[in-house]
Amino acid sequence: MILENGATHFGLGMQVKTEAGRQRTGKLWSNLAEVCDLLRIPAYSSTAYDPDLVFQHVQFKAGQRIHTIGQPFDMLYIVNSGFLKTVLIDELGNEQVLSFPMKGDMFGMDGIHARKYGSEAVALSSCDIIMVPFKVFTALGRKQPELEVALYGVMSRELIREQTMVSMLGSLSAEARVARFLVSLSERFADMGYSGKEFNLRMTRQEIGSYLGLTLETVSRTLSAFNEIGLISVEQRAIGLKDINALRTLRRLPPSRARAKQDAAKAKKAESADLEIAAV
Amino acid sequence: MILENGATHFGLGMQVKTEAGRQRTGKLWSNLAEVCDLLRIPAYSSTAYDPDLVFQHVQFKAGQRIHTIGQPFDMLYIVNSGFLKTVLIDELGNEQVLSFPMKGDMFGMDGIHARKYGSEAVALSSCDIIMVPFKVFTALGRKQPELEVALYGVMSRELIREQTMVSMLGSLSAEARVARFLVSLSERFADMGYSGKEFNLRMTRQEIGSYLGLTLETVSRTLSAFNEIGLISVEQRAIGLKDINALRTLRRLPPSRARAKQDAAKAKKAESADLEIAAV
DNA sequence: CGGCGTGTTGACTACCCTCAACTCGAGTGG
DNA sequence: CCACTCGAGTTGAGGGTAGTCAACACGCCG
Repeated sequence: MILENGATHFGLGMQVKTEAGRQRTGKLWSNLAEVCDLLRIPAYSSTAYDPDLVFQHVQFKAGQRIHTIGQPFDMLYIVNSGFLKTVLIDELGNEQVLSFPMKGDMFGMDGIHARKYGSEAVALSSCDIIMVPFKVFTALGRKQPELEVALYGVMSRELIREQTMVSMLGSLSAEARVARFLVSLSERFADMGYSGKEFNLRMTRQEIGSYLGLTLETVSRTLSAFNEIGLISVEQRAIGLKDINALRTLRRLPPSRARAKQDAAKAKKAESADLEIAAV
Repeated sequence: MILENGATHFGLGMQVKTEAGRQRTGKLWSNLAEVCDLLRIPAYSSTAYDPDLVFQHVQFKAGQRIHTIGQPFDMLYIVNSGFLKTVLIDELGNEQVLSFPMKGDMFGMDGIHARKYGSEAVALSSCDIIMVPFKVFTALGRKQPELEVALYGVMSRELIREQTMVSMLGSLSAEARVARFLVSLSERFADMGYSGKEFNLRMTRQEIGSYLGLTLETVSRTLSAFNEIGLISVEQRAIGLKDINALRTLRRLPPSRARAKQDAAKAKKAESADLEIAAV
């Protein structure tokens, strides 16, 4: 065990107090091989590793905060199961959703630079989170070079994910954003061994909207439109993908019922115009 | 020198061939202390370091590419002087500007994960770039733990920067985005020892627009509006900030000349409405 | 039961995009 | 020297996308 305060991390069922002030019961430990597997680090040489090096799990219930903005940084977190969101709070108290971590994702990395977390992580469901003290994290990389590269790779993957988000927010229509969001969720569920075609959203329309730079109404309307066209089925949070390829390449909603509405509106405007002309 | 192919990195004025296919002349080398200073790594213990460990500089002229998307990853880059942009190219060939690296910034980190660069870096002016082979980078961290933390910190800083961008793109008005962009440029120029009040933009309206998720026309109009209100002065690429605090906190443009136009439009609409009613 | 959070849908509006014309300056070549 | 092109930038007119405001339905829980 590399932890300085290793003693406090042993013992089944002990109480763990987090900075968020809640008490939870720790239940499981993972070894290095399990953690690497979880992080999708492929070439992990199964050479002898320290059997005493174990990583603590902590359970969170929906609504609980894993860390908050400004809290001193010392841990990185890896999702073993469950769903979360990470959010930024702006000067007016508005939430901006940054990501929806799920199984295999690491979060908390934005705290490294300033030694304070730059965002807040909240459980959207019951979660099992592996906590990795940053010092252990770096010590690992020092001992096993190929692991170090993999750890940089995890951060790099996160950078790419955010670049993709920036690109989406900067250039895609609301429909395309929602479509890609569904596809991306589908792929992540499929990776986790669940169905990529039928799944339940774990987040509200509000949270999806914040994540995609849209209002909750626009998200709701877009899902309804996809439903009418037959691209998906929606019923509250239950989603069924009917045509993933169409969603994958969608840029603008094809003319449809919505089009009819617009035409009607145009007709009305034309009518008004006629009336104006008539009046003059 | 830690490089395997170290020999090719010695000799003043030798020719260096980059993957982009251009030939340039290397001129300078930096030691570790200089590089750390450039990266704003504060607590660099000046304990004995390898005097043979030097980092190669390469010069680029405006328009030249430092790396392209998909190119095999092996180097990280640090800007010693000059201005660049990094861009993503989408499936239709459209550019999405991701960042404007300048003195002290590192780029290329998005290549670590897939061992291929995920974006393209282009010089906007003459540039002096320090090239750090990724292997040297990781080897450094292994030898000097406090340096390793700093290196993770550099990546963490980049993560935070992109989170901030996502938040901006998701929630701010066009005016607020442009205002914050100017403030952020101002602060970076001030950090570099230049004037934070008067500076020249190194990028086109198009590039600013892409970066901010706006069209070039909106950027141009917004700058003109700021100019009319007296927040800034603009003449082509020359910018003068007159009221930085107003720019920093701006959320929506205050009523002005533009407001007058809107009122006029409203009046016209009301007039039309009257006509419609009269007609009916 | 009533309150609350979530989600849907409608009507209206405003912000920003699109398309277009024009200016300006740099570079080129007759 | 001037005409020409080309890219960058400015400005205007008009329209569409998505935001705002509002009403309503539904499920959950005290």
